[in-house]
Amino acid sequence: MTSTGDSGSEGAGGKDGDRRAQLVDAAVDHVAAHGIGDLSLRGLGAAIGVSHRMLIHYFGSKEQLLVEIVRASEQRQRDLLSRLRAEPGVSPVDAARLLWRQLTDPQLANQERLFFEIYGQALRGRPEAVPVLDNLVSDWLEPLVAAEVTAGTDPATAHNRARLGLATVRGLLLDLLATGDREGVDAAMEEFFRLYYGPG
Amino acid sequence: MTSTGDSGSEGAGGKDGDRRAQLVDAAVDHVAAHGIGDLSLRGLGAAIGVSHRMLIHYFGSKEQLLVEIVRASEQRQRDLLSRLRAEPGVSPVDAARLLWRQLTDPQLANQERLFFEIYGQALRGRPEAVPVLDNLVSDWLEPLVAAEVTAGTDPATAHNRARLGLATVRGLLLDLLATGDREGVDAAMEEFFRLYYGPG
DNA sequence: CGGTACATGTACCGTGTGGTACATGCAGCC
DNA sequence: GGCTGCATGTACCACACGGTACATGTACCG
Repeated sequence: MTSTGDSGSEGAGGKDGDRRAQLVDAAVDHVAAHGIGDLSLRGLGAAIGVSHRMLIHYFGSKEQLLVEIVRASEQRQRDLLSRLRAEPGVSPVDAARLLWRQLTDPQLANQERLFFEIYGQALRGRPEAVPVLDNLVSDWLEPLVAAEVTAGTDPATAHNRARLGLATVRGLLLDLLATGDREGVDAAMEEFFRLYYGPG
Repeated sequence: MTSTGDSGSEGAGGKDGDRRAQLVDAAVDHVAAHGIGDLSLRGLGAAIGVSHRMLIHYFGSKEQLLVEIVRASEQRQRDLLSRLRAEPGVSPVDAARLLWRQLTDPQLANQERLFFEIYGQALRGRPEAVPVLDNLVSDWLEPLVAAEVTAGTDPATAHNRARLGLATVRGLLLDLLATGDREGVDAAMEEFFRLYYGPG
């Protein structure tokens, strides 16, 4: 902080804001593939073609970089959600099936793994991950409750049902990632649909 | 490996097997409180009153120590499960409620957090955690399926129902740990019971 | 051309790590 | 007593890490 002054973090939109965003994007890719646990500035820098000095330059510290990585990867999840909401004219069951199929797309596996890794580290108290805990449930609950209500459920039970559905999806996702048993997990999910939406 | 020879790992039951077990037990306690992520031999040693040299002495390497810690903490989970199965003469719903209440006992929160942290790191590929993935689902599925079958469900759907129940519990546990909203999560669980066992 | 500001690289530093070498204590046994 | 074997501690090593100091480019502006 004495002589050079290193621009550091500067909101968004500066001429090097692009570079920052680009670096963070590459970092999220790398982290989705290799995890957040043993991340080092040197390793990351080498992987995305930049010296570790540059990462410090643009992000100030490893922690701040991690914060942005976590935030960005969260944003990707949210993008997925909003993409799913824009699907009108299908029955709730089919919408849910569609959602489930998208979530279990093998191409997303790395992203899901990262999600649960960050979740775990946040639960353990890793500072740069902790803030996500606030939104981890509520962000998803909100649209799910809305969907339930528009489907005719009364608001009180709609909340419970939404919360239950979210938990079940996450639990079965954990199962799928651990066992890889797509068929078995899908069958369990179908059972849930039967209980949830009634047979048929 | 050249001169001293350091007894290292020796199955079980040697006269220092006790010391090993005692160290691993203390280590699990420490890890349940502080997590597995930033564990260092020095920090752990200081916490449980032993020099980091001793940990190497008894376990050979940090990785092997971690393996035993993970295994032991898994064993604790399994102990909980078997304690729960020895509860005859109660209806399935009430047994499930009992199980749920025990799992959500705040005293167990640290252990649960550790569970999900290890789960997350195993998904990410941390070598000493990966082996748990095999049993993470099947170990619980087996008794749950048995319970379903003795309750009269046909084996095929019993498997699906058990898998679904396990996932739901884990998903709601994740929710609870993240939000701390005991009331809301309990309500969602009650909703699940209603769907699962029928109203009543 | 000169100069100012920024992007990037290289070299370095202090620290904490896992692991090793070696010394010391302490028990049992001849 | 003296020896042998194990438990424990102290001191050390090499290494990788995050972070810093400083130099070098490189573009734009006068």
